[in-house]
Amino acid sequence: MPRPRSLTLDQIAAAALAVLDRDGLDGLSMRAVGKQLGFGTMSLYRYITDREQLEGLIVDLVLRDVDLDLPPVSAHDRLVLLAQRVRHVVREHPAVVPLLLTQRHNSPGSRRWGEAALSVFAEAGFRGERRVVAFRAFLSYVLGALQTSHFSPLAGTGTDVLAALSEEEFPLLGETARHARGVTAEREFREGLEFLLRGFGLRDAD
Amino acid sequence: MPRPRSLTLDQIAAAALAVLDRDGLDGLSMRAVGKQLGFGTMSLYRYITDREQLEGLIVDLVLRDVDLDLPPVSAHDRLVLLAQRVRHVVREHPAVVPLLLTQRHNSPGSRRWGEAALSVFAEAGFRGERRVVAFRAFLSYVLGALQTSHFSPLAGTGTDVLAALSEEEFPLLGETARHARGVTAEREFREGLEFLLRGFGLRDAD
DNA sequence: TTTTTAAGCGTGTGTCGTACGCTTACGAAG
DNA sequence: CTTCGTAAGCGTACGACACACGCTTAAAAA
Repeated sequence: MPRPRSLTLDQIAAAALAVLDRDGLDGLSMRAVGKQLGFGTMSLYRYITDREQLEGLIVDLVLRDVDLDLPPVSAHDRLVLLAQRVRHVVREHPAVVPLLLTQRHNSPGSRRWGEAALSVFAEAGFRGERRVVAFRAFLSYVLGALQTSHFSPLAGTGTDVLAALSEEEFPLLGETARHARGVTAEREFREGLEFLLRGFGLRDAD
Repeated sequence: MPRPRSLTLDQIAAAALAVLDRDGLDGLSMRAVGKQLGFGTMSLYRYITDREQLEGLIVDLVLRDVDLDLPPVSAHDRLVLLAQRVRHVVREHPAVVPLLLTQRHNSPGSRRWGEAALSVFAEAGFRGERRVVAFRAFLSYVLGALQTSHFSPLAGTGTDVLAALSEEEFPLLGETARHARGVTAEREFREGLEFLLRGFGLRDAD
């Protein structure tokens, strides 16, 4: 009977993501999101309780369109797919990286991804506490790698600085940084993941 | 000839860390650090250029007292030691966890730790781009695991929420969360790391 | 047409980082 | 012992921020 709502949570999340993509995390403010929607700042609070929830909506919007359908390939390959799909989705919205860790737990999309990963682990014979540890290690690697390559990419100025470091105090850091120039973010993520999966006892075969 | 300085960067970093330990990241402000030192807020700017640098000093103060002396044990065991020592140092100051990723690159202590880790990889036969990838994977796991267990510890309310999730939509998440209660943070970190190190081809032997 | 409900938002509060420029402590020079 | 130059310490102010509060008004129900 009262005036109908003019916004949905999805529209708000989409507007916030647009701001985030355009102006980065520093540019993300309630004011900016309101303006992006053509509304006043405080109108948002009719829909969400606080900024925290807004960040959760953003993360969910991004994670939600990770495809969870997996082809009938080996467990190894399915985990690679799940990890890479997250990476690809996040790469379209680099500024969400810092939000992933803090908002992961209040995103249904994140939970669905977790369930999908766990089903691969389960099918590969991981049970009980061993499954807990393996899943969390997988999660830690994926999130850690995204953060690491976001905050200090191999192809960034940081690498140049390291490459020029004092040969005496940091010989290996310098040498390794010079080798780093030949490694793409894609290869770094993929081959690092490969190390972990091999540790799980999963090779290219099932 | 002019008035002598009354503070050192170390004192400022120590004060900031004290504030961080006491009041958390939300409580860390230039005003609070000034007060902690018995100085006005703006006095800090005679010593540091901005808050960013202050955060770097905190991270360095914490990372600086990671012991880098390694006993003559296997490469596997030395990497475990390096990872665990970071974990132990950070556990004394949990609120620095979010700063580790952003400030890692402007901390000499972090670089020294990196050099130490690289020397283990080098000695274990990792060369060129393979060393780059292995080191970055190690780094990603360590940082990712610290962040993960800080923002959603296995023994936290998040786990309880997951354990109670709908049996239909998230059966594995629920079951796994229930198993998670038996796993300490220490075991999670250690055994997750073990998976990665096994992937490197490093077992308990050299 | 009137009533009722809540949508939208203007204003204000207390926080933040930090720019600016004043006051003052203090070592050196006369 | 006085004076002076320099920079330390800091008071104030500015423009952001998230958000509390309560007014105005759109629009569905009667």
